Amino acid sequence: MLISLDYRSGLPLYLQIVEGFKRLILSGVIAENERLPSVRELASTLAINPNTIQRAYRELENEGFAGSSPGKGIFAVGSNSLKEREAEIIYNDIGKEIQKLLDIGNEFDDIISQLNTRFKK
Amino acid sequence: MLISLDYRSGLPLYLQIVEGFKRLILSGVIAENERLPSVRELASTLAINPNTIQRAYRELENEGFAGSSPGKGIFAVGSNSLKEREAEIIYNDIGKEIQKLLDIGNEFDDIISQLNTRFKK
Amino acid sequence: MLISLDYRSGLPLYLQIVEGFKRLILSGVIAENERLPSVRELASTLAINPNTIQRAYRELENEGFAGSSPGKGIFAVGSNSLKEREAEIIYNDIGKEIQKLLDIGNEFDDIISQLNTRFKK
Amino acid sequence: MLISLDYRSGLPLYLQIVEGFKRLILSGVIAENERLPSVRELASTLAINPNTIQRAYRELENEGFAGSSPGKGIFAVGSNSLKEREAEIIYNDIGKEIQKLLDIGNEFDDIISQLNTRFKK
DNA sequence: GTGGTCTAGACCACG
DNA sequence: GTGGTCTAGACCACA
Repeated sequence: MLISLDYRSGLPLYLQIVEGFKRLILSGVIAENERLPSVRELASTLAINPNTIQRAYRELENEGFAGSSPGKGIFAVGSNSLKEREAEIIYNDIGKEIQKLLDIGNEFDDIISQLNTRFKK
Repeated sequence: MLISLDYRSGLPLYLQIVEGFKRLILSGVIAENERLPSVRELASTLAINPNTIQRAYRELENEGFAGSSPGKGIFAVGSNSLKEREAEIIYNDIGKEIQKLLDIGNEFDDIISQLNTRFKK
Repeated sequence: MLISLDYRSGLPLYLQIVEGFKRLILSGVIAENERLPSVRELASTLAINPNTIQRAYRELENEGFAGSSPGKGIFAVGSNSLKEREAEIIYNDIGKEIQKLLDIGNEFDDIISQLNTRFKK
Repeated sequence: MLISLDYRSGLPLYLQIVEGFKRLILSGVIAENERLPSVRELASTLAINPNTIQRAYRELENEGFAGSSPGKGIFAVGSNSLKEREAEIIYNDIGKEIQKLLDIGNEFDDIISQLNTRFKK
């Protein structure tokens, strides 16, 4: 199963599905122009309401990760055009977190060295 | 006014209040053992229901930012004991964001240099 | 009825509900990922206000005994992951009680033998 | 200062005072028939309302830890007669905690050996 | 239907 | 006066 749901996460199911497909598309697991599972098929395998899948797909379209062709299905957009925009969003989020660390008295250089220590493989 | 509310942010009012006091306590604007505004007083100045304030204060207690004495008031915990724990939470959040960047093909060193370029004053 | 209320105990109703569900989850009566009664349903069967149930469920979430999915319900966390943490809390409480006994002049070994006499089946 | 108050503990101030004197009396720091500080004196040193002291002293009398002589003051009862009763209460509390540990699957002998490991000096 | 937030107003114990 | 609990009822997003 490519998408997993957590009923206890607090995150709405449709957003969990959206996040799952975003990751699959951005990482290339789902290739450009590849067809996503049909609404009914995915609803069945995930054992949830088709409306929820429908809503997730609508969101993926709105965010530009997929495009639908009525009667034919919904298809993934190529990842290259999306990666840059997604990275921009993430850097923005990290900026907010760094600001919080600065607010409570940390130095920027110390933060960077902490990140190196903690997350560099 | 120490706390400001944004009715259009989507963030629940009680969480906006929690976040506001967290910042005030962590930054030392509210000193250790200083009394927070009373439930009714803050409800009045913010023009919202006392229950919403109550809920925010309860959340601050749960997260260890304040402690209450029924009949006396609610009092701030010292910021020093809280800063380290808070920083840990923030670093953890940044770690997740960095992981997303790595997942879409960025190199760790490039991420760090981006952070330096974007956020170093 | 899984949960019973005592209106004369002095313990707030929402905490009685929390304690009740904690015991049911820790003892495995409520299995992992099992759905708890809906807020409105439980409010109806216990004949109390839905807000009180809501508050109890929120507390269960805060303490890690359950997690919710808006629109779906609230679901129990597995007991195995909780038992160890819960035991730690209880041992800590017992430690405080033992300290009181030591303070009033009892010997540790005498305390242990008292416990054996009183509580060993 | 023999009695210390914590405005953030959630425990009512009058009970904190009661607990403080109980410990002082049980441990013998306050001797039999020793006079407790006057209401006004203690209220002044603790910087709290005299009514709160009054209430604490009433509670100490009710629980048999002190006796008042109108116009003369309030005096500690001898600790020997109290220790046994207090120990009984504490053993009862520990019994409840042990029951919780049994309920979540621990063996009695394991609990005892845990207590030995954790709390034996 | 579900959980989550907010308001309004009552009542309680504590100080 | 203070914080804490509970009820009643409304409205929202989610499934």
